[in-house]
Amino acid sequence: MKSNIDPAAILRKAGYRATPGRIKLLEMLEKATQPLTVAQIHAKVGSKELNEVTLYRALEALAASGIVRRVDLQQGHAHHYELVGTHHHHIVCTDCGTVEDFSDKLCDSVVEKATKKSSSFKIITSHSMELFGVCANCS
Amino acid sequence: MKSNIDPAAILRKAGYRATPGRIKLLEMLEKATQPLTVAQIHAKVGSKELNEVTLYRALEALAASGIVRRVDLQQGHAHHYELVGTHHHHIVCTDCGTVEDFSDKLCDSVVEKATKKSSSFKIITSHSMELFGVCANCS
DNA sequence: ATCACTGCAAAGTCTTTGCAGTTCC
DNA sequence: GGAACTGCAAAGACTTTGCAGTGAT
Repeated sequence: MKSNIDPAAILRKAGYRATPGRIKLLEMLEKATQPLTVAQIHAKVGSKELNEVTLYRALEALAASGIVRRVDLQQGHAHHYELVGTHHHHIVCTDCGTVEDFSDKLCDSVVEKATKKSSSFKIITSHSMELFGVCANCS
Repeated sequence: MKSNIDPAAILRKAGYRATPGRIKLLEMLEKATQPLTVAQIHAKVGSKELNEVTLYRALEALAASGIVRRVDLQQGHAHHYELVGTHHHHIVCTDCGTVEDFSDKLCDSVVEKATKKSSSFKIITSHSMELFGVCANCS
């Protein structure tokens, strides 16, 4: 299965420069099957290819542009990152940390309904939703 | 409006000791209208009444017992805490940080549907859902 | 009396910042 | 050439741990 995205194009479209490190980062995130921490990304890309500090800066920029998303899987304090568009919501095993995706249209209707009810919010730009439970292996 | 909860009873029921600090913490959280960070709680309770380290330990214990919940409002890296039972989900202004509550039964049906679809999760113990947008004041 | 809880100090983890040098457009 | 990006070193923010003393039951 070949790549579905063009990292360099994505970067340039968002006003960034297509540097080797950022391209590798996006290629890596595309292959990832679940959200990864900075440490995990750093280990996978290789510390020589992409410095940790640079990685933080890249993720910050990409998150601000809506290219990647920061998710909180409640595991320790490190945040996890994923490519926007590939995954949506997650079910996390509170024992072993296994992550499973779920994408549900119903979510949108919750957002819509909440927006209508809200007294001071008319526009909702994003939302987070994660489920926590115990997976088959752990129970 | 008088208090609806009995902090000492809650603590003892969960197997903890009803110490002045933890009682003050729960009283404070009950009055809170939105999730608070450790720093905010510490400031409100008073640093002489409750040491910061002790506060971390209390919150950790209470979160493990399901008395308080840790939520990620995506503001910096500090977590926010709230009493379970008083609030459910939040709409957060990405500009000023204002928090509005929303509680929607629809959420439960999303959880239920996702559980049915899941291949390896049969039991979901908890979930998080927060919306992000721009409030009336900021737009 | 016992065991949970507390406070201090210290360390640990995760993330950001300053600055000089490098690279992409 | 110039602005964006990088890497190093250092600092900063947030959280946890060890240990001796205190307090709730």
